[in-house]
Amino acid sequence: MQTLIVCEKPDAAARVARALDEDGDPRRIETQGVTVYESRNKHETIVICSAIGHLYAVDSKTRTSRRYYPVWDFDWKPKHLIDKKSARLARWIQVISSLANKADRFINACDYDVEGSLIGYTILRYACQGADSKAQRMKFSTMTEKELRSAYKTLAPHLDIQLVEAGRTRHELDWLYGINLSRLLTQSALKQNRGYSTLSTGRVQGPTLKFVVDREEEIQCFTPTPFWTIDATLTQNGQEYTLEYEKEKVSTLAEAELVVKDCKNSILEVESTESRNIQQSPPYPFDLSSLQSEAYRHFGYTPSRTLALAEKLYLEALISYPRTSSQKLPPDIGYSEILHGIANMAQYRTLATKLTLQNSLHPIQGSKDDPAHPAVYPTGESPKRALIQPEANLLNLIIKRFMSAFAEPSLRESSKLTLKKDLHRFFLRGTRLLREGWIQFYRPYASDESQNLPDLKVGDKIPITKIEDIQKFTEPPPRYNPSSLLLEMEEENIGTKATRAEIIEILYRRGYIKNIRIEATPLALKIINLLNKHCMLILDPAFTARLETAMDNIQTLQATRSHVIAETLDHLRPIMLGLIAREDEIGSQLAEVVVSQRIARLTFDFPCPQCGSKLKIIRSRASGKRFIGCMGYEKGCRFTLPLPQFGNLSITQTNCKICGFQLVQARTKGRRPMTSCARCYSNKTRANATESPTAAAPSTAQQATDSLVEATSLVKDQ
DNA sequence: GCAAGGTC
Repeated sequence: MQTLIVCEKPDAAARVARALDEDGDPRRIETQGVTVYESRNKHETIVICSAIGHLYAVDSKTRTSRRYYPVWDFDWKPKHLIDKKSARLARWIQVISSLANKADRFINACDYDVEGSLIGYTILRYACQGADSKAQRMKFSTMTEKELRSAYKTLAPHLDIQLVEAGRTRHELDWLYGINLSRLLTQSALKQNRGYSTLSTGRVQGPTLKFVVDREEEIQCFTPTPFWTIDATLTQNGQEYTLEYEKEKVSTLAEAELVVKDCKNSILEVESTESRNIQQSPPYPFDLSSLQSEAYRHFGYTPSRTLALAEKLYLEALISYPRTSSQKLPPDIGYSEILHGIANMAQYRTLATKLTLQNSLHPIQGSKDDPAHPAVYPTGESPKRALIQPEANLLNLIIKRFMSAFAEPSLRESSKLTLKKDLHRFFLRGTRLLREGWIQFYRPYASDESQNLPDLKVGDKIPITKIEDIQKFTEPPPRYNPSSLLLEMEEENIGTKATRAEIIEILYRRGYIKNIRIEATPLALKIINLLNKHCMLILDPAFTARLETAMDNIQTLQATRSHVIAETLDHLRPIMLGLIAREDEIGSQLAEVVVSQRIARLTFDFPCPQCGSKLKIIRSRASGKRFIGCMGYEKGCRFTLPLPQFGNLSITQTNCKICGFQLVQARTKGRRPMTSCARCYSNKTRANATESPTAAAPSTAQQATDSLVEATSLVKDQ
């Protein structure tokens, strides 16, 4: 009897193997770069293998061309046959298949959720010769040794087929909407014969983009209305205090002027004083999204950058698994051991030691949980190499958040003085920290500002030092940034912790949104407008909620996958037919915006130094090389500048420190973007007169490298 | 060069 256990990821396989091995030391076997484990106990040897997420995915059944639509026939296929980036998954399937040949008992030990059930199911069905029908299910909610052992002892006799069905439905439905609508958008524009541009939408992209477009429209439609504020101060013992007028905003100038007239050069009387103590608990341990928003707040890192950095720290064993939605720190992670580890790092010694000396360690816990992982915490290990600044920043944030979880609440006294002059009232607010508590551990990420109050008691009289009215204007709602957009997605419950940041990146890549303070582009307005007319559902955040209800119904046997897919087709088919009937019109509308946006993207704001016309990026038809040319060419201007010949070019909004010209960024896959100044570079190479300007590559001249480095350092950390 | 969801 040979048992094969399938886990969702290598990390989980290692933990399961350790828990099920009698000595906690399973044999590690590597085949074709794939690691599997053998755990032994008195009765048996168990083989534990791992997926790396989904190894199978939905694809069109027969057609292979991505140009074709609509597509209604789909099938599950190995991922490596669907997309090139998954090529290495072929080895995983091979290794698992050959292990399956030797096994006669199969267990799905993927995360106990819809996706985990499905990942295990597809592997057992397609890579293990139909073992899904006889496989057992191992269920656990945390990966502690104790729970894993007990889950292994109490295996469910069958796979949780309802969860599998719910998962399949989600994948298939998302595929049907996403592939069909995206192909239609892309291909209808392409058929207008004006160059290729990938356009896409889907159940998550649609509503996310609509948030931005709605906000954009609110901003465009916004008309500022005036209001007035009262700016007043008083002085005691040489210190100036800012008074708060009872109305934060005054809506007319007449009223504002009256307040000033009534109170100017007058004496205020203290009417009342109140003060109360506020206890503030430490912040919850980090789940991924709170880590992402905190890192954005303090360091300006986008959510996807934070995830990439955290992933790196995780792979170097400095922090726990970051893709978690848990805000809980279970005891078995070993609080004391971690804190001792942290205390070994010089900069945390004093703080961490304070915690290790406490009688007991009880971290604060948030309400969010995750079936497979605890909150993000430091392992207590010291970095084995010098971390780059962003890594060090993130690790520091995680370590401090972890330490503060064990600390006492802080205690703050908050006071308010009310002063009056006739019918007018003014407030003075003060605050001071009575007990630091967790704040000392979380500095500088927690604010501990104090605000003193003057020494006054009820009945005291004090002259107003200065009072004036100031006109202000209401402001439009703020733009989203990648972090606040991610929070909005989370609030609306669309996407998942692991995909939200990625989907925002896709919106940037498609040319739908731009800048850190996110603006919707004309292309986004056009796409939303079209979808709003033809397929409102794909823009509706409630679509996800409806899908989830359907999935719940499948799990409770009140609905079936085939029923939900049939409904999907009933809705989507006529929509696709309607869109196809008008695809020329739709395509030409899209192509027009795509083209004008492309032109805008290739045009510099910086004018031609010779004739003042606009400069733009041009690709030579003869040589295929690209360069900067002048729009005044027809009028006889021959000004040009050279460009790097490799990578995706974009014109940045950053100007060269030396000459003020707009910097150009070249992105090459898998490499750090190179930003350079075409003008300084050109001046220098021409002075050296070595090569033809258009063929120059950035590394050929030392001077060019110098200006490149300088330019790069300007934008490196954005 | 398409979705969204796992994971590296």
